[in-house]
Amino acid sequence: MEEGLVVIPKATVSRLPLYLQALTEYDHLGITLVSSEEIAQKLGITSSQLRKDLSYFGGLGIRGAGYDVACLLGRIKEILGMQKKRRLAIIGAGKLGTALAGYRGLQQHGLEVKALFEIDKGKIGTAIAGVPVYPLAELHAQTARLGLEIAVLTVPAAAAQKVADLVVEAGFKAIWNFAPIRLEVPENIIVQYEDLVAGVLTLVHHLSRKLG
Amino acid sequence: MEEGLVVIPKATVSRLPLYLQALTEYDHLGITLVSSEEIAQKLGITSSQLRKDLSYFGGLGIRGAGYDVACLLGRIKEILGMQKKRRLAIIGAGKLGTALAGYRGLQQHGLEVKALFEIDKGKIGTAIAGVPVYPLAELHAQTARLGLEIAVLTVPAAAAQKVADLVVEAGFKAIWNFAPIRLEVPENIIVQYEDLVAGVLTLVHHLSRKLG
DNA sequence: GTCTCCTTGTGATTATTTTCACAATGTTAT
DNA sequence: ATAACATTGTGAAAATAATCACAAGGAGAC
Ligand SMILES: NC(=O)c1ccc[n+]([C@@H]2O[C@H](COP(=O)([O-])OP(=O)(O)OC[C@H]3O[C@@H](n4cnc5c(N)ncnc54)[C@H](O)[C@@H]3O)[C@@H](O)[C@H]2O)c1
Ligand SMILES: NC(=O)c1ccc[n+]([C@@H]2O[C@H](COP(=O)([O-])OP(=O)(O)OC[C@H]3O[C@@H](n4cnc5c(N)ncnc54)[C@H](O)[C@@H]3O)[C@@H](O)[C@H]2O)c1
Repeated sequence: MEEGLVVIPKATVSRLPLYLQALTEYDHLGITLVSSEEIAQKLGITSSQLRKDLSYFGGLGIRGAGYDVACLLGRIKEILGMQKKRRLAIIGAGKLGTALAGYRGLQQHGLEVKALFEIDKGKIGTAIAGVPVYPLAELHAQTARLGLEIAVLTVPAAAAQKVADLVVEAGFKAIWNFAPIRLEVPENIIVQYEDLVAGVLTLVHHLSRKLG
Repeated sequence: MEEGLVVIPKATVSRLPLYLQALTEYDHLGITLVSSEEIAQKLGITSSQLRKDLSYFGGLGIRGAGYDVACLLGRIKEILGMQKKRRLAIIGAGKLGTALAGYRGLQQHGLEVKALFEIDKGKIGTAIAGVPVYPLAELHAQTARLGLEIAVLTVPAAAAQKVADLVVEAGFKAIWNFAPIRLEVPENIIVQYEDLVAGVLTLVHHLSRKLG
């Protein structure tokens, strides 16, 4: 069960944030031991799926008892790469960018919003939720100075590709993209698409299946 | 190939919003015919996957030529249930709720934000992006009056379950939940979880795999 | 310490999804 | 009309994921 040799299924990785969520809640409630059945019930999955997923990371549980919440929480954070803090910049201080800048959930997961970038002169020089707003022209300079790694794209779709090009050039390693458009970037840049419309359309699809 | 008899794979349905995105872009550019290869390239998937997906809905393409953009767009909208307009309410007029209330992407997909609900007296009675803010106590009455179907939950996690209970009681049919918590609701209520933290943690995971 | 009970960890099985490869069938040029 | 060509639609094969069922092992009672 040497990790590194074992290939961890993509489907398993995609569920880790879910497990993190449930375990964080147990932790806050002061619960120190939970069974796979309990977690599974809370999350609406099967307990065998949870156990199988966790088994890829070695024997984390205690047979006959369950899983130690603190221990499992730590291990999942480690696997997700959350030990190291990451610095983000938000490009586009509009409605969504502003909301994200003030979102405490990011900070709580080791993600520090260090800068906002804008082209609107009215916003440049101000601070939003304590985060300074820089002109887009300073992207390159500030990226190096602040050690920025992840760019959050909350600019209009029409500007997104051009901004993505600038972001890549500035030295960012990853993009979290909220604009409803696919980006063309070099292979070595990680892109995570956050398509809120896709989410609600999935819901609409289920709704119309049921009700017409 | 009678639809209704054929079971459409979940994985296929989950990709339809993606196809919608690409086709909408082609449509705006005035392109009327595209090959599976072109679409696939833009989206970073294989052309055979696209063709297989579309094949579940019958012969939509033109052999030797490609797919008619307008025709395919219409069919996908139909399958996703977008012909019928849906009325939404946003519960929690905070940072995220405000951003969503003013998001034009919803309107563009037939989703009408008709109301915001709040407990903060300072916000009640005002309008945000043209949407009136009602007291949470009026949830039941306004749901019936306005014909609300989908509740968007943008309240703090601690309040989310209680609000979900109220939303169910008020007669909503579906919940689009942004609070980082799993909800307990009756079987017949559709819940779509929008976990932004999960998205960015997936990105962080990839990042730390690559860079450590 | 032994016995009973409980829950994990996992090989085997089944289901789902993706990829492959090519026949079918349309377009376009002449 | 016919030939040359392009692209779809789809069975079959391969890969991936989920579920099952139970042996293994640890906890707790006495
Ligand atoms: N508002 C939402 O709730 C929401 C939800 C999902 C997705 N989105 C997407 O997020 C993006 C932003 O949406 P929004 O509602 O916040 O729009 P917005 O108009 O409120 O904000 C966009 C901001 O980007 C700035 N901007 C424009 N071009 C720029 C550039 N080249 N460089 C830097 N800044 C630039 C504008 O000045 C503006 O402040 C859009 O692509 C939208 O589709 C928004
Ligand atoms: N801000 C973001 O970018 C962001 C991103 C992802 C997820 N979220 C989640 O969305 C939710 C809202 O986040 P936010 O940043 O907008 O918080 P916020 O504090 O800005 O807004 C919450 C709003 O809900 C209202 N509220 C509280 N209890 C209520 C109740 N019982 N009924 C109706 N309204 C009530 C508050 O008065 C406030 O206006 C949280 O669960 C958060 O985790 C936020």
